[in-house]
Amino acid sequence: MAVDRIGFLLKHAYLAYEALAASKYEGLGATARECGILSQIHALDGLSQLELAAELGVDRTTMAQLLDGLERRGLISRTPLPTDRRRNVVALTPAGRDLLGREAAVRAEVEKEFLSVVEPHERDAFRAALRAVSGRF
Amino acid sequence: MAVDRIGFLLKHAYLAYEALAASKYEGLGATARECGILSQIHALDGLSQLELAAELGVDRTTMAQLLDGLERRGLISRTPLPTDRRRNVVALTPAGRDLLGREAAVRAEVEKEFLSVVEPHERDAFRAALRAVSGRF
DNA sequence: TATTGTTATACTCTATAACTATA
DNA sequence: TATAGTTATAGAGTATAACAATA
Repeated sequence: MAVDRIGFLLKHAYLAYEALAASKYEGLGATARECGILSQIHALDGLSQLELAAELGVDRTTMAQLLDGLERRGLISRTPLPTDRRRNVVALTPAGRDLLGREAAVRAEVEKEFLSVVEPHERDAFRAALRAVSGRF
Repeated sequence: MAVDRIGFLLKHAYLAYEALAASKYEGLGATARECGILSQIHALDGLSQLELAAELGVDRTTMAQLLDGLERRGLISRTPLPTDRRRNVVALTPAGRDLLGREAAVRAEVEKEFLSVVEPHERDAFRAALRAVSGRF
């Protein structure tokens, strides 16, 4: 009975993760996806919107919309680069840094619960395999 | 630099699979997803649309639309069940069976290429982990 | 009344095209 | 002319609500 197609399994694994995360991130102030963006901004400081978009594998128009939401809530700032005023340097605000700090525990709990059905000694290998098949990301 | 969030990795793993499959399934006559539906119809013969939808984890309205496409191309048939004429029994047509047969090699190639970046001795474990985390599917 | 399937509609996510400003 | 960012729009994919047929 079980569907054993990798595409199907990946899709439903992703949907299962999203559903779990959506419930656990409730009330935090940002979705799991938004926190991922904040995290990249934190890790790679000083990137422009376009560079950030490339880093995260999304279109620049999608990036603009995502940043709109984060900026509206005071989590990030956009500052034109003095040497090339076409580029917006994206940075975390104190509120953004604070939220990212509070997210760590939530994410740890989500990942722990999500991976609880995988054999403990297989968890690192599973993560490594995901990294490998997900391309350069 | 690498993003190590499971949600992100799952999403991009899924997108990578879809992109690879889209190119390899070109010209076959059905998408990877549609072949997955044909495959379930083949495996669990005699199911109604609603039962099939539950089996595949989609809404009945989504199922109706997907089956519309498959029926229009002559790959499946819908027959009211004599004992309960509200239910449409879904079955493969000869053309559907034929296409499913031709798909096997394509899917094998896609999965092989997709998993080529995973350590050979980790591939079965990876698939097992995916089955586990993707819930009941 | 409840269920199955259909249709119309709406929502989310994403990208393409056209625009503004800067280079 | 080319690039960064924005905005309007459109296309997938999905679900909710309303409806018809059947139970």
